[in-house]
Amino acid sequence: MTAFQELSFFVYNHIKSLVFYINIHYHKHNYISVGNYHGQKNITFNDIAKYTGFSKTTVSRYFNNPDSLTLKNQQIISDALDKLNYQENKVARILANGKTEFIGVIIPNLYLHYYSEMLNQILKTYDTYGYKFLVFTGDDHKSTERKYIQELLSYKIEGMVILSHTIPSRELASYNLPIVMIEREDQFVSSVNTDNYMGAVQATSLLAKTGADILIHINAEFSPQVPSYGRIKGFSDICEEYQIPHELILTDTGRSYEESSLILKDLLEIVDSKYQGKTKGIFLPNDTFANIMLNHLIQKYGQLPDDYKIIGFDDSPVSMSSEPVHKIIPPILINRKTTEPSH
Amino acid sequence: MTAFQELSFFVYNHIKSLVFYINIHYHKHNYISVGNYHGQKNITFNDIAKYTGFSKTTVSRYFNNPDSLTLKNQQIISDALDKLNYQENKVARILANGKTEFIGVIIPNLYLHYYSEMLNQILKTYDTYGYKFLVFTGDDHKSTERKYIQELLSYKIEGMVILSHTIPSRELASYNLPIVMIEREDQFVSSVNTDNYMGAVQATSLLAKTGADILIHINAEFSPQVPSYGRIKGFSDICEEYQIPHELILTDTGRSYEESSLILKDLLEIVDSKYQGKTKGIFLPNDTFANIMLNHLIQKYGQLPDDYKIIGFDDSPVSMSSEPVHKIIPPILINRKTTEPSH
DNA sequence: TTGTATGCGTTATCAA
DNA sequence: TTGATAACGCATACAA
Repeated sequence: MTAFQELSFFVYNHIKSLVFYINIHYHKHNYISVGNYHGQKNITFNDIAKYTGFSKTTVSRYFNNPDSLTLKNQQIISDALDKLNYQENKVARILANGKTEFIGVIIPNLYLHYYSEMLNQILKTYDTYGYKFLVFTGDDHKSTERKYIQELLSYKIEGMVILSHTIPSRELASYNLPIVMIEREDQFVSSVNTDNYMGAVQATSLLAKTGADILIHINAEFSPQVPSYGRIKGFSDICEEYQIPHELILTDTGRSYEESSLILKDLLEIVDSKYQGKTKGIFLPNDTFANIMLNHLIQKYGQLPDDYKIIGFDDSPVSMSSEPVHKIIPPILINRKTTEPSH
Repeated sequence: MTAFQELSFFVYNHIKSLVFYINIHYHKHNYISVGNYHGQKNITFNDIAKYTGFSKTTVSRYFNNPDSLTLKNQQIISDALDKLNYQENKVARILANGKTEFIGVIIPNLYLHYYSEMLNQILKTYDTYGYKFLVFTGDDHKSTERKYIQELLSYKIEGMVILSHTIPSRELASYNLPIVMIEREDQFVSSVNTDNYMGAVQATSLLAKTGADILIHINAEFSPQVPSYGRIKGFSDICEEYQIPHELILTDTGRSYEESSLILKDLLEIVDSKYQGKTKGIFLPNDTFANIMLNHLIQKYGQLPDDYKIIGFDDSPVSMSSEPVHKIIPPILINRKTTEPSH
């Protein structure tokens, strides 16, 4: 076990004890009221109302429509809130007005830099729009991801962002919630994608220009509906059009950094011995993988050998900026479904 | 703008339109009731009760204490739930029983692989413990992170996991919530850390053994209370003990991959010209940075030059596995505060 | 500008 | 084993 795995392990376990702690000290002692942690009475609008002599309604208005109060009364309530140390309770507010401000996110993993950066972008929108995100990392199993969705629905989310593959868009659309898919099969929902085909065409052309004798594209298998399929097709089309010797390696690419790294290492060995003496141009499906492949090459040869040309995709920041690893800048495609949920 | 930034931009914007969509079609048409999206009436326990002839209480019991119902009646209710397509509402449940099953997370960023992997570990605990995580990426400003915490508290979270630096542990402890800090100042709360000092000792010793003429440690400035300070101290102590020429570069290390990359590039130039002809051993504060530095070196020299020895830290999977970048395996330290919130 | 009464959907209490 | 009723904390329609 590496130190990192060990630390992860302890983090996992510490959250486990956090959870036990919560269960024992928070729930079991009959501190029932929401937020009423170890007996500190929750201050509610009722308390503020009693304290100030106003009604609950007026206190509520202080928050939702302050202009309807006189400045003086606003001050009185404001002071009371401070004095009694009022803590707002959005759970009660949700139940009353229906606005959870929750958006659900299902993302396959966080080890591919592409995904963690996307999640970063998603979370960042909070500062502008105030929506909170309930995030689940998918595990590629339909049944568990359906469970995640049920859980999300039970929290009355107002929309979903899906970066996971497993659930077909038709099913997602049936939930009648606003949905955005990112780089996924998107027949029945809105989506934002890069133009995978054009990107692959660029990548393949670039590799060809480096004078590689054989072009290789490594990727997972995708159905033609998935945008990522465009990468495979773009590669094949260009190779065939210009009659470039090529090989398509479609295989399981792993579910963790370690797995992917091992798989790519094996593939490198195969390619290395199969195409000895030839200049090999390898088109990896993302920049994390390009980076891994580069690491393997450096580890094996002490430096990047001349007979290898590597190219990634996403252009995510983690990608190598060294010459042999080119940047691909595919166009962005927006697909906004106008079919709003039926009434 | 790179393609990746462009895609990020569009993701950001699409979420923006998702939000507008929600606002227009969900809220403005007076679909007030929680989950009552475009007029589909929400099925509640009341409906199930009426349909089956039982009371709400019995329906509730079907979920929380099914054994108290006869098998036959369980079946009747189960059928009714199916038939009416009941959707559970955890918001109402929270208000009634106080258990949100929410844990708040504040994490500085997701571009350092260290953080995204930690978040991954945190999210993974859902399958075992069922806690949902409300995640905020910190921005290094006390005031905004305090706002995040207020928001979290208003959702009645049951605990917090903090990976951010800004808020002192004394303040966090004052919220009287179960809290876990990861690699942060932890005087008043529980935490899990690696032994930064021992790790730095290992790293420095390894670098020294490679025969480097000058050892360099690049890091941000930390106060001695922060665990990360141990890395700086460990480096200095070893260098001084064995009288190894060394330089400590403490500087702002950036808030994004691009920023960090530029900063490290500049530092490389400085080091490169300052120590020409000498073998330079560089100890970077994490593996992402080690990776970046390696990229810069390869970009500059076409390969990794012999007079550079690079070492990272965390041992996160993204680290280079090539020889010059060694792995550091620091011990893990657990700090479990037994001071439970006072009654 | 403020108050009264009711509802949101569930769980808890007490009684039957 | 089941039911009636009162919370939970806030928002809103309507009245004043």
